Amino acid sequence: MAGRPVDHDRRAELLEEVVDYTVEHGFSDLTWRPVAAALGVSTNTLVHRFGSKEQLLVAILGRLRERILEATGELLGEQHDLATAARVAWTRTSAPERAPEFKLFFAVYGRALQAPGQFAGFLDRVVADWMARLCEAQGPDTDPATAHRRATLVIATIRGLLLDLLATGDRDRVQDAAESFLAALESPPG
Amino acid sequence: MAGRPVDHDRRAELLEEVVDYTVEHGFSDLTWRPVAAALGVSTNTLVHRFGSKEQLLVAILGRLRERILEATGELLGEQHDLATAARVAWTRTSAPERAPEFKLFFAVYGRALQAPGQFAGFLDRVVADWMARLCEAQGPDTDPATAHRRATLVIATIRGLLLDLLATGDRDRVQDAAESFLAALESPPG
DNA sequence: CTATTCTTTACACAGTCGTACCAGAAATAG
DNA sequence: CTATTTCTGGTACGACTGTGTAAAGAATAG
Repeated sequence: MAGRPVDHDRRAELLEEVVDYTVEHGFSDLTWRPVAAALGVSTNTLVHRFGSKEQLLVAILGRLRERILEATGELLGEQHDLATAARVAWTRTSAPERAPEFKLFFAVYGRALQAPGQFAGFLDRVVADWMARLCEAQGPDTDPATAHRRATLVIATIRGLLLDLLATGDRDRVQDAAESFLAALESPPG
Repeated sequence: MAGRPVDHDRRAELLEEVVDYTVEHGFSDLTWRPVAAALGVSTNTLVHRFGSKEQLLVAILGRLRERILEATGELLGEQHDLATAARVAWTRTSAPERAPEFKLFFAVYGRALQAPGQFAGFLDRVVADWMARLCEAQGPDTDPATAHRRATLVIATIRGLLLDLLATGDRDRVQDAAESFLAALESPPG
């Protein structure tokens, strides 16, 4: 009793390439065939690994969220204070080379808002992931309510500024606003 | 030389209903036939008025932007100061009955970020509309650079908080953060 | 080698998409 | 009324969608 062994890593390998493709070509018109052609495999290879179109989309946005967290938020909780964490977060998220990734992020975000049942996992974590890290950065002595309020404001401001930057490309103006926000975070007890 | 007169208002009438439908049913899977069925007309009636699918989408997001501006930003420039204008803007945008409209707004926003050529008009105005009004609210004596910086920050914060609110539904936490932001706007020269 | 299991592919199918075409209804001017 | 133009609906067509089925290729154990 034997047979070819199951390749447990194949799905993850394909997923990386699929996410790359999606970052570049967009999320709204994603279909099996063009993706498969770009990866040099058949459509059924993808279907075999991901099950269905909906499961593919869920896998994509799950991996996208992971990537962004790894690249921009992984070490946020280890910063000494909220202002430093916020500055690190903004510097990383506003880096030009991350723009395509965040455009996809907001495309997914918007779609999830209109299909909350399908993408519930994304909406659950999209704020909570950062909230936990930014609360942690404020230390255990901070009043929880205050910590949550500050963290909420930091997440919102960074994402709002990022929306502006990605839409207008006006980096000077947005960076100027970001600096004033970060400076205000650093100077008073906020 | 005669003939049936051109009905110049028909397109606008249909557009209102189409936007209503889109707010309710989402933007990503919008197709002619279900929309036409919901409006009680044939698909060709819609095609006749809007020309093509792409033109329909452009018309939808244009009208959506107008609606939001009418409902939440029309009088912003007439406020006496930025803090008051920001409070009015937040109160209106965060109203529960506007949630579906803003979910569509962010869905369109995200899609526009990934198809900038197609929706260039949306991206051009999505920040500029509010920027003009929020600068106006700061009066003619404010330094332009400062006015732009503050307006950018207000727009970003409100939209970021709205993203959070729509994703998590945690109104208490978001409103708490919004209050602290608005209070900071009101007390010092910021 | 054979047997077994997994992987990948080619093909087919029903359904939906946007849109072009055409005929009839509706509304005007003369 | 007729002539003319617009509006609307029915139908059709090619392209593309997700997915099911079946066969071929690849990798193991004995």
